[in-house]
Amino acid sequence: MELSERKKKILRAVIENYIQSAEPVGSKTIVEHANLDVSSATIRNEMVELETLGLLEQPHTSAGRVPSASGYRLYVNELMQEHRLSVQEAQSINEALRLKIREMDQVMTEAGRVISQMTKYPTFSLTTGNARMSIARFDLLLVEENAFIVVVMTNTQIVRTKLIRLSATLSETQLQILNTLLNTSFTGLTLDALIPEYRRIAAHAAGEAHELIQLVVSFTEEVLRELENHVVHTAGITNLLSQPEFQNVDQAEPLMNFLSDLWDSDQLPVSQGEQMKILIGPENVIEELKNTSVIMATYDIGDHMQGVIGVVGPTRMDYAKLAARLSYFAEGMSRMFGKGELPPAPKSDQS
Amino acid sequence: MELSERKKKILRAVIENYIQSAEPVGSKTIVEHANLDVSSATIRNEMVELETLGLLEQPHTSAGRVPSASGYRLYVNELMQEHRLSVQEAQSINEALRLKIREMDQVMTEAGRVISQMTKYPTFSLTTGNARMSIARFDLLLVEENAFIVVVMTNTQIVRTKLIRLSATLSETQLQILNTLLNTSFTGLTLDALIPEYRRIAAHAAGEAHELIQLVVSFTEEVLRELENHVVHTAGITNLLSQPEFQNVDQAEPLMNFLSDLWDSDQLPVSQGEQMKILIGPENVIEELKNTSVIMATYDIGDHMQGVIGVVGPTRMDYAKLAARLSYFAEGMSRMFGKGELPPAPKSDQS
DNA sequence: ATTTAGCACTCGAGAATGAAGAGTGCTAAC
DNA sequence: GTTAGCACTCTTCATTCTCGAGTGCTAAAT
Repeated sequence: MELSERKKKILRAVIENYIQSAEPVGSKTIVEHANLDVSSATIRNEMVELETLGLLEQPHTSAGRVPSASGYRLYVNELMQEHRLSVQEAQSINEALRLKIREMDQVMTEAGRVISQMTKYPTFSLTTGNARMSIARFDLLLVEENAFIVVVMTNTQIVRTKLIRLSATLSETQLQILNTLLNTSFTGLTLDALIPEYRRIAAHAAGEAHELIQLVVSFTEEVLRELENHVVHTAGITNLLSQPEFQNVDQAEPLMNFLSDLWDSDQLPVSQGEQMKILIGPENVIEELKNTSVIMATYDIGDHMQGVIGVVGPTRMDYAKLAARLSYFAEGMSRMFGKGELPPAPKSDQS
Repeated sequence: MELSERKKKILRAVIENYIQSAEPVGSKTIVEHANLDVSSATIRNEMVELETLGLLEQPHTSAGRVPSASGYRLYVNELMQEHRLSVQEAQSINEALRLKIREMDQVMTEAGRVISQMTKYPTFSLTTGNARMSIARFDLLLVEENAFIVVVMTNTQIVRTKLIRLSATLSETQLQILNTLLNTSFTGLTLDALIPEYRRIAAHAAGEAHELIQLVVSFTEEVLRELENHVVHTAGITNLLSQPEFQNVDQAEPLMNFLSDLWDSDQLPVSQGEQMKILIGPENVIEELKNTSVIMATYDIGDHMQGVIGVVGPTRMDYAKLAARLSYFAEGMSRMFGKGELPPAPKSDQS
């Protein structure tokens, strides 16, 4: 059943008022706010119907109305007007995209901070879908006769290093041989392929080399695993406390703990394919999020990876504004790191 | 003036009770708890005197007594009994010290997490006094004809990398020359000396090399600056919410925000030289911490650096237990990373 | 000179009460 | 279909009251 134009207008007015005030909205407020030329009594009649449709709720008889989860859902799907970013907002996001870019990882972390600061909600960010991440190259650097640095670079040009110390000593030549071996045997391999290949090689290797290879490979495995595990970054968790719905510590604590302990995307209902996903209240599967809404934007990084950035807040969120900010950021990211030539060219401007 | 033995016993009983219960302690409770063979009336008389001495306080007439800041101070200085760690606690800390050790940085971060989890208080950790940190070596690795990786290692064996992209192309030979130049000219330099030396070199360099050197040097500067800036890590901030004194959001919020935004040790009264420092309530200079206590332990890292780890909580904290945990950790760190041969040998066990 | 029992007193926490006000639902008239 | 009017409901806030814990003081006991 399609809602009448007036009902829609009323629903929208209720939601937009409630987003601002965080307090139940009464019929009188609607009359003033939405420019409908009817009396409050008429609004009341309409509101009763909206309530029976499950779009509005009454906290108790004789309080104003509050949007229900499906009310928000309808608003998000149909009623929401696109929000235009202010110049300032766009600039902040641009800064985050440009500044401090050493690795993609950092852009994401930085972006989380900026967006969280802008919105006053906690943000999370992660990469996903990079099951096909592989090793592009190894470099081994001799530091002392019994210590060397491994530099591992992935096909997505993320670089990780580790200092490895040995009980035995090591010559430059030995290290070079090892280096060549690693680069010929292990480059291009994904996490799945890494260990079998290691086993194959190990069978042939002499005792000493064996140990060395093992050390490097296990570090490599660790790196790939870390990157594949979609490490989740969060920012601005304490912002929750400034929201009226979390003035009560009992409400805020479980959610804040949940967010602090986020580390794996398995804990988040990350969307596959959709560019923008909004989960309202009980639509969330995760217990801790059932009283909150989650808005997240997905963007491409190269051909096989995706990034996700999202915010968590009370169901009473300014969906329009948040969606605009997130998608602006996501578009920027897609432009910079998007499909095609992978990786992008993070201009190494000196900061 | 020296306190009578009995007064000391009473003071300690009040404090230890209050640490546990978070509620004002009455004379009757003391009679039961401390085994003094006197009546509650006597205790009351004594408590009046302790109050005039400023060691106890009364929230209001006819409530129990609460320790004052100087009461805690006296307790910490004289009355506190050394706390022995449980085997389990010692093990957790040992794990943190052993596990996941790639760089010292990570040990600290990990330690913060563990201790915060153990104590249910927020922790912070940072390094300090490393003004003499210098560059030990550079390595440049050609990735493509217009991109290379800089690997910078400090004298404390912290490694940082950056991928640098160029508009111009670059040959392996060119890179090697640059590499040699960097290593001969810039190794051993501290932050102060870096830029002057760069200026000196730059004057002589040809146009193209000039730009390259500049890119690497500015990255190096960034690294040194980051490390010298004593970046502060925090963990477990949300733990505050489980403490009764922070059940009220108004109390918790400013402190949590302060802790989240910690990034520079200038904001913390880091002790120089002292191994263990306890700041009780108003002893803190920082406004946000005036209602809290800070306990921190310092340990040596090599010859010129120190690490600090601390916890923040209500003045009602189990100082004995916390101090024990922190100093146990600090001792472990000193043993691993302490003075003398720098850096230590983080055994690169495969995890 | 200390210690103790006894008792009146103080003060906060929490329950009970009541008035004010916001907002509704219903009815009857437009 | 819309509106004015009005009784009704329910929360909020302030006020009041009671209860009990814990004190401080005094006078007696050691």
